[in-house]
Amino acid sequence: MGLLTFKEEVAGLLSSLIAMSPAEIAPLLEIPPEPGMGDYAFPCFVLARRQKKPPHVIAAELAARIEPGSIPGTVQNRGPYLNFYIDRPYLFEKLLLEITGRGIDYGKEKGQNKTIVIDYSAPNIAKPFGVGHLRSTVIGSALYRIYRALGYRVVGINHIGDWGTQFGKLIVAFRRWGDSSQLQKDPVHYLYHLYVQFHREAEKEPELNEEARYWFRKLELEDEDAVGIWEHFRGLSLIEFQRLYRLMGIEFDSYQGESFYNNMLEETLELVREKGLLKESEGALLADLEPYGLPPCLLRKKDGAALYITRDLAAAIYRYKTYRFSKLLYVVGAEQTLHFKQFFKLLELLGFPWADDCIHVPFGLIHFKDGRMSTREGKVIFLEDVINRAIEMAQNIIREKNPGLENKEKAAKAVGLGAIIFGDLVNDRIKDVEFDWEKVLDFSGETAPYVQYAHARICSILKKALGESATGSGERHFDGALARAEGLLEAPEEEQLLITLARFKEQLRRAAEEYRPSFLARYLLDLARDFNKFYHNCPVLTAGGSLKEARLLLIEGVRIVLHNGLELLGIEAPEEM
RNA sequence: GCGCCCGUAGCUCAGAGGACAGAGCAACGGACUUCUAAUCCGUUGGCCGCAGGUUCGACUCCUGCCGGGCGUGCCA
Repeated sequence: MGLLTFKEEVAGLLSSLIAMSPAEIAPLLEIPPEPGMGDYAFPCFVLARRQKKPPHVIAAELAARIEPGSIPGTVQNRGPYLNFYIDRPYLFEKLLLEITGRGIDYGKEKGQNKTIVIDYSAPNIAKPFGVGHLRSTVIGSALYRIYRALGYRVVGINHIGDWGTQFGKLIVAFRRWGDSSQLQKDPVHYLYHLYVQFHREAEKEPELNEEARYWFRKLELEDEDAVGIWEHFRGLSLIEFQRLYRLMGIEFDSYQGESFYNNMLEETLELVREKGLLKESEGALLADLEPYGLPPCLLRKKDGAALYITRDLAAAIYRYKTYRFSKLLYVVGAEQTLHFKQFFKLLELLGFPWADDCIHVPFGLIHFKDGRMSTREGKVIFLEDVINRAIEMAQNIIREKNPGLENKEKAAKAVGLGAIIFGDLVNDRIKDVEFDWEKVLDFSGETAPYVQYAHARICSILKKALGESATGSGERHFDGALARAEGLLEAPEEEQLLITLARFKEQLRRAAEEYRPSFLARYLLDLARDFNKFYHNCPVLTAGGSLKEARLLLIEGVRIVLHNGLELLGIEAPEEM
C-alpha cells in the first residue's frame, strides 16, 4: 500500500464526479512542485475546455462536491488545481506496516507468468573487459533484478563475442609472435597485447588483414588447428570474465555466445531467401530494405563468412523457440541503433509476430576527454583496474573515518563496487559519458556511498535502540495502535520521509517500463537525502516514549527501502562503513 | 551528403505537457562533549543552444537552423 493506491483512489473518486475513467485520470495526476501543495494534484484545464468554464471555477466546484471521508485524505483547491493530501496516520499505518512487515520482500510482486529475456554484457573473447563493457553489464543486470522483483521470469543471456574476424587476427598474431607461457600467465592481457600488436603491424603490412580473414574462414570451416587455438583462447577468457562477474555479483542464465549459432546460419539464410528478401551483390548476399527506408544489410560476405546480423537473426529465432519470451531486450550501445532497426525489420519481414517484442535498449558511449576508446589502438581502461582502485579508495576512507570497523575489506568492496555501478546507473543511459578517474573515485554527493551511508546510519541507530540483531527483517513488533496515535511523525522532515518512502513502487515500476534503472537510482538519492535531513533534525534515541517508537518504525521502513532498492541495482548495503 | 542521438548554473547532470526550472561538484560562510561530518544548513550562480510553430499552458511536442557525438555494404 503505497502512494500508488492512494493515486488510484483519487482517480476513482474523480471519475465518479466527472465524465472520465480512472484510467484517463491517472496520468493527469501530478506531483505538486512544493510539499505544501499536497501529495497529488489534478489540473482542471482539460475539463475547462470541455465544460467551457474557467478551470479555477471547476476546481472549486469539484472540491466542494467531494465528501469528507471518501478518500483517506483531504482535498483543497488552489487556483486551477485540485490538491490532494494523504492522511498522515493512514500513510503511517498502511505504508510502514507493509514495509516492515514484508522486509526484504517489500517491492516484490506476484508472478506475471511472462518471460523476459535480457541480452547484456556480451564482452568479446580475447579482448580485455574494459569500462566500455561496464554499461551494458550494469544496466542489463539492474533490469534483470528489477523485472525479477516485479514477478517476471527473467532469462539473462551473455551473448559472448566469441566469433568473428577478430579471431582470425588473433590466430595470425599468436602464430607469428605468440608465447604460450605468457598466455598462460595472464591470458586476457596477453591476448590484448597481441591484438594491439596485430593492428600496429598491419599498418605496415596490410597483407596481415588478408591472412586474418583467411584464418577466420578456416575457423568457420572447422579447421582443426584454427578451432584448437580458438577453443584455448575462449576457455581462458571465459574464466577471466567469470572471475569479474563473481566479483561484481553479476549473474547470467546462459552464456550462449555468437559461436553457438554457427550451425543455424544456413537455415537462417534459407528463411530469408524463401521470403524473397535475399539478393546477390558483388559476390556477397544482402537483404534490400530500401522499401522500408533502411539501407541494405549484408548477411554474408563474398568469402562466404556470415556476418553478425545473420547470427543475431538465428539467435533471436532460437531464443523465441526456447523461451517463448514476451519481451527480448538488447542492452547494447546506441551506435548499433541502425543495426537493430535492420535486424528487427528483417524479423518482421520473415513473418515473426514477436518481432515487435524485440527491443533495443541503447546507451551512450564512454570516451576519454580527447577521444573515444579503442581496443585496437590500445586505448582502453580495464574494468578490473577501476574496481580495484575504487575498493582501495574506499578502504582508505574507512581506515580514516571508522578505524574500529571489524570487516573493513567487506565494507570497502561494497562501497567501491557500489560507487562504480551506481555511477553508471544514475544518469540517463542514452547520454555519452566521459571517463574521468577523479569522478569515478569521488564518493561524496550523488553516489552509492551517499545512499549506503544513510543505510549504515540507520542500522547503527537501530542497533543501539534494539540490540545487536536489529537489522534482520520482521523482528520488531510495531503495531497499528502506535500508528494510529495522534501527533506522531508530523515534523516536516518526517512527513517528507513518509511521502518519499511511499513513492518507491511508482519509481520502480517506471524504471522497468522505460528500461531506465536511473529512475530507481535517483529515487534512492532522494530518499537518502530526505533521511539525512531527518537525521539532523529529529533525534531518535533521545526522543521520548511513543515518538521514539514511531521514529524507529519510520527509519526501519527507510532502511528496508534503501536496502531493497540498492539490491535491485546490484549494490550491497553494508550495515557499517 | 544523408540518418539517428545529445545540447538546462563555471563543471557533471535531474526535471512524468502543467504552478516561481532543481541537485551534486567547485567557491565562500556556518554546524561534530549530542543516533558514524562519506553528513547537514546558508550564500553565490540560468537568453533551459537559436528562431519559428502547436497548445489555455512548452525545458518537455513539431519544423528549420547552429554546435557536438554516433552511424551510414563485406567489423561487432
